[in-house]
Amino acid sequence: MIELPPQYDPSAVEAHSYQRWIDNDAFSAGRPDHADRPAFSLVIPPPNVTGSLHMGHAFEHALMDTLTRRKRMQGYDVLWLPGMDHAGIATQNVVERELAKEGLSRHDIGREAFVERVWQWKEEYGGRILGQMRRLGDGVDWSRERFTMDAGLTRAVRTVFKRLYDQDLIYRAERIINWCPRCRTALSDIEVDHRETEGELVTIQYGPLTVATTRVETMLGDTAVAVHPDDERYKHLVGTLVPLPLTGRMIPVVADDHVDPGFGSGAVKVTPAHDPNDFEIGQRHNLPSITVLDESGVVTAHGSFQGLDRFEARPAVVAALREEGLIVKEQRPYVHSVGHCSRCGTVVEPRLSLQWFVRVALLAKRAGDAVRGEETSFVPPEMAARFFSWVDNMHDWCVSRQLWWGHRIPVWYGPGGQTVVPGPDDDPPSGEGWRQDEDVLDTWFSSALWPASTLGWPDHTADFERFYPTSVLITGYDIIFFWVARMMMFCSFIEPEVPFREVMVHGLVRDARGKKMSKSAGNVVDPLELIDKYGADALRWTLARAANPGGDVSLSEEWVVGSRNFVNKLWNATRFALMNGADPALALDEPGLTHADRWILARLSEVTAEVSALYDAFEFGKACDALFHFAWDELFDWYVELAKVPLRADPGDVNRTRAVLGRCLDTVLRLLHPVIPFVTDELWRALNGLTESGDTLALAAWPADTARRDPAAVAEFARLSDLVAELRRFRTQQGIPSGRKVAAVMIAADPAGREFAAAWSAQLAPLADLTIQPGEPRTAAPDGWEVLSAASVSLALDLLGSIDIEAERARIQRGLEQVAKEIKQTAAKLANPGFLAKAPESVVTEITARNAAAVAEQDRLGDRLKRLG
RNA sequence: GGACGUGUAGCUCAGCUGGUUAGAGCGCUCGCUUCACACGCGAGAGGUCAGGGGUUCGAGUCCCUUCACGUCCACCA
Repeated sequence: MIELPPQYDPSAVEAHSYQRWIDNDAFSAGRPDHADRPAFSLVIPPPNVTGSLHMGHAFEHALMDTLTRRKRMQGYDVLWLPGMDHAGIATQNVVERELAKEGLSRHDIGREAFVERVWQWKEEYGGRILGQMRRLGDGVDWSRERFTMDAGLTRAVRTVFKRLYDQDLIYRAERIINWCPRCRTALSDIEVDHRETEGELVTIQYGPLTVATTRVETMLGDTAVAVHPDDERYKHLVGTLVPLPLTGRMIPVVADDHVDPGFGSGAVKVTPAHDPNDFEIGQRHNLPSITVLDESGVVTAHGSFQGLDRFEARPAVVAALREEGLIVKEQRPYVHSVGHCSRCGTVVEPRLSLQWFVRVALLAKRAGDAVRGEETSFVPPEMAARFFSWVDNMHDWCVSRQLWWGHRIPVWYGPGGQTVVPGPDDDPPSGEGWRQDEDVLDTWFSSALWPASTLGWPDHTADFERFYPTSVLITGYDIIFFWVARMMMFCSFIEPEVPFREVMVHGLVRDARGKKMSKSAGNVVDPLELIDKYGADALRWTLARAANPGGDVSLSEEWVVGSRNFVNKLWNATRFALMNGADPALALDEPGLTHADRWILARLSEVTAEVSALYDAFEFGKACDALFHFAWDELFDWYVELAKVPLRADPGDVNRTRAVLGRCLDTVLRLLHPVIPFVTDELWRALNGLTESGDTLALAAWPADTARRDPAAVAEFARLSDLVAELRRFRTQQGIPSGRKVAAVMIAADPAGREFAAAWSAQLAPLADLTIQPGEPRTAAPDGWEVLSAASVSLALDLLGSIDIEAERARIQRGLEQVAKEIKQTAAKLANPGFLAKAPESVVTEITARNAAAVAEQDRLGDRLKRLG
């Protein structure tokens, strides 16, 4: 046995605990000696290499670790696969900023050197993330760590690209895409954040028509004006030409259904090169597209405007139009929704350009069908709606990015205009005039393959066969669109099976007032700081206890303090048990068990069953709550206090109690281990005398005893705790100092009560700080004695003099009022024919019993009031 | 403009298919250094379950409506 200090010090335990797990191979999946175990797998949502883990990661990892640790204890061959995402645009931006500090741009050093630089960055910061995962206690299989730019994953990307290309599911086309003029790359629809922004709405005269726009500078690229075909006001103008101001050009008036005749003047300027709707209109009417902004958002032509940034050009064009008297109206400010780059916040410019697109219709249909057909289910089920709203309405996915960091598009163009997509193992075409596409793929392209590619796909490796499809995916609702939907699309395209059976969706971590954590709000909390201060277990417990399926969690340091206190309580309760020789290895002396023993063992069994069911349902918060109350209230506050008597009695009592306490604590530590692995492992090893060995709770079995029921013992205990509560209340309200012993007689009026009194009288005394004397059955308490309970067992106290009569009378009065209310309520129900006719039998029985109890209580209180005089 | 969600104790949240006196953690008040723990022990205060209407013998729980807040989606010039 080892000496435990009176306070738990996480820093003294955590580092070597983690190392012990590693040394024990606790997290290794697919071990030959585990071949007969069922497989359970999940992949980590790969964090971006750009940063460090934030509180959202800590939360998500706590859930994943809790789930996998429990499955491991249940006897599964568990794979939790770790890894990171290359995070194309995000990482490139970060490294570009680093370069900028040296006064360099990526163009100064060139593509090859730049990519080399990003790899260096990845080595440095990726390592930091892995260290943070160890601090959190993540039980991942380090031997299977993956990165989205690994050779194997690159091969998977090229394989799927080739397949998509061969089946005409990926194509290159000139389309309007979201363009970030700062990142100078295309973005997919969901990489654009729409925000309400103050701008201006300017109405301009185009010959006989007026048109309105919020982006005046784009008028330089107008190639038509559109009106609705049924709009009587303009029917006569369709097919005619109107002058385009400032340019000297004449543009046609076309009729198109897209135009809303009720909005503004009912006439719309058409700029096919700079607006998605206008592009569509242009396609329908064979209009030319005139690009007037370059890739940085600078005006490319048109005399005096040339070289102006779009935001400089805007007022300049307005001024020029005003000078010509062609401004009809200027509305400023005009609040409307404007797209911003989700990476850098720059206003996105719709822009015509040549890009690669995934044709999503068939893929998205298959993804939606898989969820509708319950091949994959969402927890909670409401979250599937988010998924459907995306896959059912998806536009083709622009997958090319004008970046350097990422999977380069595996397409080669020949001197004669050929396009070749070689297979992953084929040599690309070489020779004069051949060149590879300059662009890279959207970072989500490789993430979409993650559950398959990390297991060896396209090869059907042993890992793939054993662990695909993965069992569960745990992720936040904010990336269902980005990631979950795309994994479903790609993985169920490349394999007959969906990538995961269940998707457990969690919420966001918010601050103590429920506000989203953000750098700008200054309310972000660093998980590592909290771990340094309170330990990883305290942080994990705080997060897990607040986790309801799909729900956000609030976090503040105060909550973590509370968790630290719970961990410390656990520590001290185990210290107490060890000091008193508690030992899980001692056999239970079933016939010798006391009421208290039978009660706590029955509760232990119930809680084991309850907690198991809650974990199965991903109800981590409720599982923690059940464990918290069982451990602290029932086991530590009640049973441990009750145990102090037998632990100081004869050897038989001592041994029996040591066995029960040892078993309870051992089980509770097992049940808690998935959430708070460090402290439970340390205590469990001490409790089981394993301090010299390398054994660990991480490899111990999940408790299986869920069948022990003992309603009689549970009811007995409830009676005891009621009695004690009443005695304590009496003492407090009478102001009796804790040092002062009060003599009491336990009176039992019937045989059942006598049995109860015999069983509990010795236990009761220390709990209520009483001196208990055995009592003879009486019908009433003697004069000067106070009867405190109306149960078949009563306690009479010898108050030894002073008692505050007025206070006691007031207390009884209050009690009478409450009881009267209760009687009124229950009697009303019982007098109600509708209630008696329609309420279930059990409810009627209950109300009847409550009514009877209340009436008896009323009598008793009345008696006491009389006796007080 | 659509859609979804939320509104329960001072704060953050539980309350399943309607049926005990609506719960927890933290905070607050009072009393305790009781030999595992003051990161503790004991006793308390605090809620007309956002407002209104309806269904029902009975509603925090179901329906309608108003108000407030939140999130996601959206090509309205």
